[in-house]
Amino acid sequence: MSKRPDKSSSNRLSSSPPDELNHIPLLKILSSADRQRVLQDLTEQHYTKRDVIFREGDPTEFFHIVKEGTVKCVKSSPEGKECTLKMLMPGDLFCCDAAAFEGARHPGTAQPMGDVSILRMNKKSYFDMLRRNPDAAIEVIKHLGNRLNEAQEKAKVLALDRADQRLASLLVDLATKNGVKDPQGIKLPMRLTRQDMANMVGTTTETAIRIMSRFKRDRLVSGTATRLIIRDLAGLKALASA
Amino acid sequence: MSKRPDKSSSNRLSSSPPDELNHIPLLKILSSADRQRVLQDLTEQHYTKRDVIFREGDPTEFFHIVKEGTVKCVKSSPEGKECTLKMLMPGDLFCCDAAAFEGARHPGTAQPMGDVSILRMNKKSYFDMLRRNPDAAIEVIKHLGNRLNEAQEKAKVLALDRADQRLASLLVDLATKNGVKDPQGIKLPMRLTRQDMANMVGTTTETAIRIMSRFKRDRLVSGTATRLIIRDLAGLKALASA
DNA sequence: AAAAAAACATGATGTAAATCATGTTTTTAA
DNA sequence: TTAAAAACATGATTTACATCATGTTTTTTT
Repeated sequence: MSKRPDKSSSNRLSSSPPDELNHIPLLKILSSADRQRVLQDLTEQHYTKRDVIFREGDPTEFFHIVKEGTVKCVKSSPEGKECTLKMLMPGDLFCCDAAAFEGARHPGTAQPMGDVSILRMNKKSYFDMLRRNPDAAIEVIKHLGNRLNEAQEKAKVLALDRADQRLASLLVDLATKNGVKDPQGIKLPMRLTRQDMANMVGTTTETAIRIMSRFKRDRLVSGTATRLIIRDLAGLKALASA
Repeated sequence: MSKRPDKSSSNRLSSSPPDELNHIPLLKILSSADRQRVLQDLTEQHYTKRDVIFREGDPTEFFHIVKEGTVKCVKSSPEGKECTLKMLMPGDLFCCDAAAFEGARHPGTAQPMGDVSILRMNKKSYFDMLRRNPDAAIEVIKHLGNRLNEAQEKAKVLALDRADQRLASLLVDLATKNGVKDPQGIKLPMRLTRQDMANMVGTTTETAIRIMSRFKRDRLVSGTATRLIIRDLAGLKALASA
């Protein structure tokens, strides 16, 4: 399924396998009756690398859940520099808050890293669900709390650490949260260029390349964008907080 | 009242003027019956500059609201460097999320900038309140969403901007959100040293001093820690995004 | 399979900001 | 009110990193 990600196609979810949706913590905690109701309001969208899900400054209309693939949250400066704030993975919620404000606008752009499926729901249905279901609201609070901690940890790293430490932190983070086991070490599950990494740690592509070359020489990592492998997680951790 | 901030004193709130608490958005939306109930569970704490409210790594026990004064959220690195993530002002909630996790620990230290009063409530009472009151939960979601946006905006600024731009952004932010009118311009309502500023924008004290001297020369600001005045907000805004 | 476009690589040079250093002024505490 | 401690100030030196530049390899597209 989902083998047709042409140009942002959308599907009704009403009678899709509920199995797939059990990976999503927020949906798991609903009563099965309420889950049925929620499924009525959710639609599935497909996007490719070239699409944008929404752009910085757009009015907020929907609450979103990543079903499949990776989505990056990006902000850009007037001079055209970009900064990637967060990689969203399956199960992650987004715009669970911005939607809370009347006339709110998206603070950043959401862009797929490849082919992705997104579940979404309009504001009204979303808030109705939260009001019916206090445990769902608390689940969202939990999720937002996590995101806030991550964002603050990221700010700390940006404020205090050198570029190589920031990059090491990033790799440790991605490996820990999203890495999959591999004979050679830990494989990162998304295509990630040096440029992507640079945008995530606030440095230039050239610097990211130089640092990654050093990491490669020191057997901390191997491979490039298409197949990036963490070979020495402990080594990277040591570097990150040294 | 609250003229006795010796060593973290605490008071019952049960029969205190409910007027004072109407500044706090979260409490305002409760039904008056439920507000009474919540007041039973809230206690007021007093702290001074020298105290810490809680320390990074401490287990989370309470949900907090700033009633009076300013509280800073700080993280520190193994080498002793410090980074101030956020200034909390009256009405701000904190630990509205960390408390959500069993065995959670505080991701940062909370420290008063002077004499402060804090309202607090234990985890259980807090979550009971949220479960009884979906609108309160949504208010917390709103608040967390705001905090997340701020944190991400801060990360962006740290990642992309020069030190003088970061400092200008900080001053614009503080002036806009917390500044009070003054014959000379906009006065910042808390004592704020060059060192404090440096910790907030990820630079050194010396650099913050040099930049502030330049801002002073250019008539963008005047005064020092005890009485810091923004004289040309537009000028600072221009610098922040230049 | 060939052409085009990204991604990766590495050197040379410039610069923002850290670090070290020393002195003055202001604030806080005894 | 005087001593001690922060806070503010400014110069000299070093350094991490950006910028510019040019070339190779890999990936994507036609």
